Amino acid sequence: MTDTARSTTRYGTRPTMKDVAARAGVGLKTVSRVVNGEPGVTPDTERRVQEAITALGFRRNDSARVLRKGRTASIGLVLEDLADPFYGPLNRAVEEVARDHGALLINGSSAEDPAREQELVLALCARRVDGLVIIPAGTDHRYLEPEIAAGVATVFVDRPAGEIDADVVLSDSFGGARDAVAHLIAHGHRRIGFIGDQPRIHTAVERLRGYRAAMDEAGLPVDESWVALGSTAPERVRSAAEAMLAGPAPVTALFSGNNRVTVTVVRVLAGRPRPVALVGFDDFELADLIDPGITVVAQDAARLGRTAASLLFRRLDGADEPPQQRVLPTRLIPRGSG
Amino acid sequence: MTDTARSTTRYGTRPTMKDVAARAGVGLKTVSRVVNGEPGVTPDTERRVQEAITALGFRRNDSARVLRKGRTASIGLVLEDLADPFYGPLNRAVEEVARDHGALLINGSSAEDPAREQELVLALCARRVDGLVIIPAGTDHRYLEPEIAAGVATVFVDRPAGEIDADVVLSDSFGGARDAVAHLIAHGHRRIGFIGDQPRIHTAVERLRGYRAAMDEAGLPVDESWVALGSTAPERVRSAAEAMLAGPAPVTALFSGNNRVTVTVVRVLAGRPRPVALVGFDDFELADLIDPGITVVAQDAARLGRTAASLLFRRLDGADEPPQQRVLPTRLIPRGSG
DNA sequence: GCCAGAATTGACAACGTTGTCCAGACGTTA
DNA sequence: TAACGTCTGGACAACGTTGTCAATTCTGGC
Repeated sequence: MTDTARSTTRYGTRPTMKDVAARAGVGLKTVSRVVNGEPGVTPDTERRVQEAITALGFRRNDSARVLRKGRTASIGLVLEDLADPFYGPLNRAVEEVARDHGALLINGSSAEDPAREQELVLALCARRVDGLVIIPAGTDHRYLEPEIAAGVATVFVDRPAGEIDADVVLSDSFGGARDAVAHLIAHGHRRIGFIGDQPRIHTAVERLRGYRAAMDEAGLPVDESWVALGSTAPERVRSAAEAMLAGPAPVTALFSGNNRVTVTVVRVLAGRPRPVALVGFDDFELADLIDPGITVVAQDAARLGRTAASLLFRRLDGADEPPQQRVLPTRLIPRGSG
Repeated sequence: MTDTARSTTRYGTRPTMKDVAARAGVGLKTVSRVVNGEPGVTPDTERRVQEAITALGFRRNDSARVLRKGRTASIGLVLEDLADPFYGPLNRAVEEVARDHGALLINGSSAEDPAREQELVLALCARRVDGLVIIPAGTDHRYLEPEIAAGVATVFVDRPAGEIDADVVLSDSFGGARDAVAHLIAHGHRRIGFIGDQPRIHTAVERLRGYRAAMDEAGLPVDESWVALGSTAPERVRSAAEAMLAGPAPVTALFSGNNRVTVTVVRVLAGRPRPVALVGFDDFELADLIDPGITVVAQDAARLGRTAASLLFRRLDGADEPPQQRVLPTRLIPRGSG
């Protein structure tokens, strides 16, 4: 009744190749050959081994295999938040490419915290992933130097690596932002606000730069109260938007720096009588069904992921080129809100 | 120039504990002790070892560690589609619980294909994950029996396991669907259509059952042309919806069986002059901003994930209870479209 | 019936780590 | 000074697999 044997025996020991070999009455290596589909095994022997395998429920231990072979056939993906819909298609695209190459995907969220990013990345390296796709949270990635030197293929996505030379795949944040703001200007707006992410995030800075460039090209002044970079927490975005929309000379249009900001801004604007134009960076589901449809600058997140993962596997397949920087175009989708 | 040495030397060999030991002038086991923070090392020795570690860029090889220790400190999550926004919060919740337990998360999509699910699950087992969280695509999971017997903790989420006895965490699909349809009936609807997922998917069947129960309880007949189970591909959903809305006695309300269906239905209805009531299973972002706001039956996806992962780690910590089935409540959120 | 050569099979070491166990060094006490 | 205990450090085996290489069996041709 109260004996603890049951809980200690919960874990049956798994059969090994040795067990299979013993049961099938063959040598260890023969089992290995069968398991790996190597040639040089008689059909009869193979059948005996297969029977033993199913009888015992044997499953090869990949940890041991990895130890022996050096490659793990797995790659790591570190992004900011697994729950952010923007990263869903990217995540999936990376997974698909990995799958095509017979690799598994290990992933985790950095929560935009550089320390956590590093912790996660190094944990992945300790697992000896073959490669890494990283959406960086931090700005200094020198901690990766020994890993890269040891052969861990590494590709950064969405934001460049800090302080090291590595492959990067980006969206054209600057160009996209400039297009967005130019679009608003073309529709007659002169006082345009920008609400973006924290200034330590590269894309936020680039989008701000695009905003300023468009204003500048149109000869429009930028009142510094029209620019708000900071957390994308709803409360902050809400108060920033409300501040820009208050006062004697409020902005008549807003450019929001990413999907999270856009969603909050849409909510703020929904409660207002007077129409305010809006263009958002990042497309999102149902943007066309809100009234008016939300005009956006769309990035192709799936393509970002696909490009990054392909680059990664090119490296793993031995490509020996200097680090590349790929910039993917964005696309302005006018829907009415601009 | 054309020598291939460069590409073959791309992968520097990684330093091992032996290398560190040699450099620090200590024994192998002492390095192991330092790396694992075990007691019994003089501060001076520890310092020498640490120096050697940083100098060489040593990182413990977890594959070897796993081989020796038996546990991998990683769990697998198999879901249907990494890009589906419904699974984002679930994915993240599982990751957070894993992180709290010092485990990494390996995940992959089954694409609703039982064969692919099995392939993925067995690959994870070969990696010797400590546990599995599975959103099942298939209906027969007997292939997992040897794994579970060998101690791989396994929890099914969102849908029950097939043909085996295992932990399951579900949302109350039946109750939620019944509430949704009852809500429509309370608003005066008599002809209500249901568009759901494929009938081999458990939740689809349960939601249909809830639909029928609500109609039945209200004494309303169900015309079989009002029920459409099948793929959630937009074209099929669109034609199903249009069929129900055509003819002499069209439905006046629709109940959509999951978020993908809802989104497509919303698009169909947006093109129609006459208002059609709609309640959707699953909440989604911005459902409140569409006009009219979409009434939904919300599941708490994050809680599903948290519950499942907690159950998993309880098992890994030795809990020796019979398999459990947990059913989480759903919540009707009226927003106007109903 | 015998031999060369090919095909099949198995013994053994190695991958990098951790657990076990023992050897020295050092300090304390009688 | 001897006896004893404590603390630190290291030698060695083992985890389960795969690569190497040698041993064994089989085949066909004479």
